[in-house]
Amino acid sequence: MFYFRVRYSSPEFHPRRGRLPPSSMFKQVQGSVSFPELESRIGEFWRERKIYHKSLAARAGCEKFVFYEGPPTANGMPHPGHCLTRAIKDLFPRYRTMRGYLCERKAGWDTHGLPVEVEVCKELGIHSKEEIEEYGVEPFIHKCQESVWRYMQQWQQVTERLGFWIDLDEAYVTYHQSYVESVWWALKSFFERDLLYQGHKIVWWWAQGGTALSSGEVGQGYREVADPSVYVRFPLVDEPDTALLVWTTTPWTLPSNQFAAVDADLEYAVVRDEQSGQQLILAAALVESIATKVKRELPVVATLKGRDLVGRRYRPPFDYYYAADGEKTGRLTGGGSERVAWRVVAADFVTTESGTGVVHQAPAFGEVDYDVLVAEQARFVEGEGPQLINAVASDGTFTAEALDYQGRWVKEADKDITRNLRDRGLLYHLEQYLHDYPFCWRADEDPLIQYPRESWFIRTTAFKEQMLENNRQINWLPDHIRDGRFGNFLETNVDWALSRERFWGTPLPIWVCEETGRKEAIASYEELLAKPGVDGVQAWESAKQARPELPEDLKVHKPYIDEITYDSPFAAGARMRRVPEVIDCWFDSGAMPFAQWGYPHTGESDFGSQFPADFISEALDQTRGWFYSLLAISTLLFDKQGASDSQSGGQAAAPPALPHPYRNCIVLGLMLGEDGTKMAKSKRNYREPGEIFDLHGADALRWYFFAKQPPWSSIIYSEQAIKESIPEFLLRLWNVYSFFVIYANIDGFDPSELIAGQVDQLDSATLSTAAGYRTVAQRSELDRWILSELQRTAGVVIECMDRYDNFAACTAITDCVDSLSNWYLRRARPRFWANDKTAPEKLDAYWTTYECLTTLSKLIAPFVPFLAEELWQNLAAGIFAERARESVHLCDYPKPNAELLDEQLSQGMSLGREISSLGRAARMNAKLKVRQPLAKVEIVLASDEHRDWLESHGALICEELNVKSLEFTSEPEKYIDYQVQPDFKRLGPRVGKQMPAVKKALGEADGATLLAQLKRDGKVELALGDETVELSDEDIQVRLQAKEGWSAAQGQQCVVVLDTELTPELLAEGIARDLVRVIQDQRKEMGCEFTDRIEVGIETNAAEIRAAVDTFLAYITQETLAVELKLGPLEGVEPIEISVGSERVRVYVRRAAS
RNA sequence: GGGCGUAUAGCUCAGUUGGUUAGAGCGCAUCCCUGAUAAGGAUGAGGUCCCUAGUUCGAAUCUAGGUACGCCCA
Repeated sequence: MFYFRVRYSSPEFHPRRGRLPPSSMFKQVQGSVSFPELESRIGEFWRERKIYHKSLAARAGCEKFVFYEGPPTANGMPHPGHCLTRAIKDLFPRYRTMRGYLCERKAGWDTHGLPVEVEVCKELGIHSKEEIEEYGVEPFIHKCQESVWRYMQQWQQVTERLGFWIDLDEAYVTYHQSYVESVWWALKSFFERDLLYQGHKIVWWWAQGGTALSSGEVGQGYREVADPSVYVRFPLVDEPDTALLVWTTTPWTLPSNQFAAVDADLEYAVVRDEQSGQQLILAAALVESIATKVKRELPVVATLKGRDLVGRRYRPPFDYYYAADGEKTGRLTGGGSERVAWRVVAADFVTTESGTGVVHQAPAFGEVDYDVLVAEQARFVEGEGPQLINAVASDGTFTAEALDYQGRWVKEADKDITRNLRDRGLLYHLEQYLHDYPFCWRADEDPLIQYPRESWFIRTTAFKEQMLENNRQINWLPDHIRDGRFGNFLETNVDWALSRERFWGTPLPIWVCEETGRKEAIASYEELLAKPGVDGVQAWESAKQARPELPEDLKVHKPYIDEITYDSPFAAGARMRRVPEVIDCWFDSGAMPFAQWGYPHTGESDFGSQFPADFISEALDQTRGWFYSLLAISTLLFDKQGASDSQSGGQAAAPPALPHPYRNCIVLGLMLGEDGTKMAKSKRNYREPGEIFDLHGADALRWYFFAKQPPWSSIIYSEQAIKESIPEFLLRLWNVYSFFVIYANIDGFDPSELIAGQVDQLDSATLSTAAGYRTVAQRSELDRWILSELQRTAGVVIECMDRYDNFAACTAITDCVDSLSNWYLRRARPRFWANDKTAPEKLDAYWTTYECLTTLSKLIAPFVPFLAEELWQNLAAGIFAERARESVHLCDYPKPNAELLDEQLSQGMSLGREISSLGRAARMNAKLKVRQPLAKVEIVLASDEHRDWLESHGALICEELNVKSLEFTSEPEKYIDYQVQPDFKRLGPRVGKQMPAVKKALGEADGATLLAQLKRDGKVELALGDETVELSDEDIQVRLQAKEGWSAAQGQQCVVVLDTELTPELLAEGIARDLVRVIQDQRKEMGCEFTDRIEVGIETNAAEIRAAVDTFLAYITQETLAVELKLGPLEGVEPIEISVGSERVRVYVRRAAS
């Protein structure tokens, strides 16, 4: 039988011209779609109809899915990296909403901090703190507050254009009074529980400018310089001829020496310096290199462990402090007493990579040194341990304590100090040392020094175990974050240095008594105003009077808040004044779970129902930022110790269940520019989000984010890849949709006429009430198959999305769309073309496709919300009007219907598709195009599991492969070899080392014989040396290998062999089909209507072609709508020259007179 | 210097508790289809699974060491 197309005969229809019946029910679908244009239309629709708010309203009272927005800062432009974050933040809330949860999405803005100040400084052309003060803190703060909103509009645009549904109107803002007061409340709670304290922090200090630099600023200023490298003797008190050998590159820190540190486990040597007769103690491993440096022998007298040195006392190189306190002792907490300073201590940072293995400790000028001091202080009874020694003033000059150098800039004093040491015989060796050292980025001649500053700390270390336990309960994606980066960070937790000596930030709400120094924390502005004798409110009031447009929120900021004082409760007549600091803005963002509601001053019920978050997501760089600040604040505030403390009030009676404040956290990879380096405007290695939206659309960008990689792998921005997601997915689905709409309109397939009453969200139950709708069981196998695939996909997607795996979910969706487009629709096409508009098979095809498309529209809605909406609007809302849900985003997410799942069918079809594919491969190899019919294919199956199914589907395969018959060969040995292999996974544990022998034996045996034996006896025995191994059917795997000499292709489960013999009949049919194609092409070329009749002339000398035309005359004329076909030229017509086989043929085509 | 991560086809990336023929998309090549048509489809070529050593009957996968890159912290 030939395969004849059934022609569609509607005279009005011409897809290319788009001439359609005037009363089409589905909106006509354009061939070339502009997604950006479509998206802006859909965006407008959402806005007008308030779909987002309706989606929330529809879930009122439902179980909550809590989402927290990590506040971005709006004083920089949004870039593609922000789009990724916002896309992921949109995906899961949308998904959960469709799954029946109520997911409120409150936006937020991070508005405080140094970056804002720097922006303003740039604008004003100033940089130092002094310059800000000169300019005036008040106008400076005003500028900061204005600057915060600089790119607000761009942010709102990007957010909306991306389809990120979030409530921007209700956004929390970190500088707002209610927010600040929530933060104050938390800090007051900490203060009253002794978790907020003042201490020293060693910072990189710009002495000339009188300010600390952030690590980012310090990092910019490193350059290589030569510093003195001095080796100094610290003589032991009880053994003056023996000295510790100590190394430093900062001689100016020696007057402030307090300890010498050694590694307890390291081996130390006592060496004799022959020249002086004195003994030195240094790391044994370094003796040789030091000896080389000083160019003399240093024989080892004795060795000892570092721990043996611990506690030994020495004389520091300068007496400034030692003279008074050298003999001072303090009581230890563990009993007994000890000298407070100038003795050897153990420390784990001591290395033998440089220096001497004995490290000079000046806790004022080094962070690790300072830690040593703190550890030492902890050993003593409070107040009796060592106090910080610091002979340097904050301007970088020596104080009166270092009398000899008083007033001198420390770096400049290095030389004199070195000379002094040499004069007193304490300098053992001096050299120059090249290393990287930081300088101030604003004054590059000024070296920075490490310097202690008073700072406020939060005692996070007291809650380390609780934080670790909390962290263990969080579902991190990827999971290595928990025990890796984040877990390690918590393990090495240090107290949070909270305060900043800056201007634009949440003021630290601590007031100090000017008499006694005693402190109080304040939790709200109201509380402050209620204090006795309060004064200073006028500063704000007069500012507000002068500029009424100033937002009220500024009154809780510097400088106004600093003006407010009140009577001290600690000393009669004394006043309470605020400390000058503001706080780290990370504390602001970490406080958002409660501060976004103004809790506990307001919003108690909101906070109660929106804590903790089910889901948050930010990029990897937030590990030590937001992820930490959220966890730390929540743990300290709400965990057992916190909750049991009733002083601060407002806290929940019982501590919340772990984890809090977030349960699931997707840690996004960083987004790099097109060239694989960090995105930077200056490098132009990325495109502005706005441009991407205009060129490719938001759905394309979203699909690229969701479907191309797991979200935590770092993404190299690729415009090409964004573009590619259009044909790969969006357009493929669009084509199916467009195909359906075109034909449905032609055939007048109007679901809205076929279903009565409410259709709501068009689920299967509703569809089944339609006129002409047959149950799935009644429909063809192909229909049952695609509906089964659809159910399976829905199941997989739900399973993936519930575990936050968008990547795998997208893969499943892509596969489903591929099945629909490239198998279902292709196979079902003839049914769409069928003449009889009421044929049940035809209606089945429509209902099946319709159900697939409407279901897919819901499935893809969280991922590509615009396209999904477009489908829904045209396929459902457009025709049903009020009878269907207004938007796809108001629908429930499709749940798989187990009754429609047909695993057997799915596998059979998969094998059928594989056979078709193998058949095409075999044709390629034999250079036989599909248009050439062949007599038969033979199929060899590895197992008979699906044989029955395949036998009953011979026609399908024949059609796909354009062959006349299909056979399951009775003599497979003719075409193939069997390769028998052990099932390694099964046999591995059983035969172990015998495995290679088993493999060899099976490989060498004759496959066919072995299989026959297995079939007969149910087992085979292999002799391996003296042992035999018995193998059952399941212990082996059979592979088929096509023999040489056949046009065959092999797959996993079967081999397909082509019969390549071409009879004259087959050849003639092939020729006829070739000619039809050429004529059809020419029709199209000439712009023929589908109904136009033509005349055809075929001129050739080849007898077989003339014969083929003769034999298939009816077929050719019918296919091409030719009224006349003659062998010979048509006068006045340009011929098309083609080759058929080795023959030249001229084909003439012209429109027939109507 | 420390911590964490990454390394698989020309490019971007998958790869289940270790199982013996390592996959996808893009690109490339060849071809098919031509009533979804400025679309669509098939097939193919392309691999030292970063290197070295080890564990194992068996390693892309586990271990150790190294190399390169990225991020965070010093």
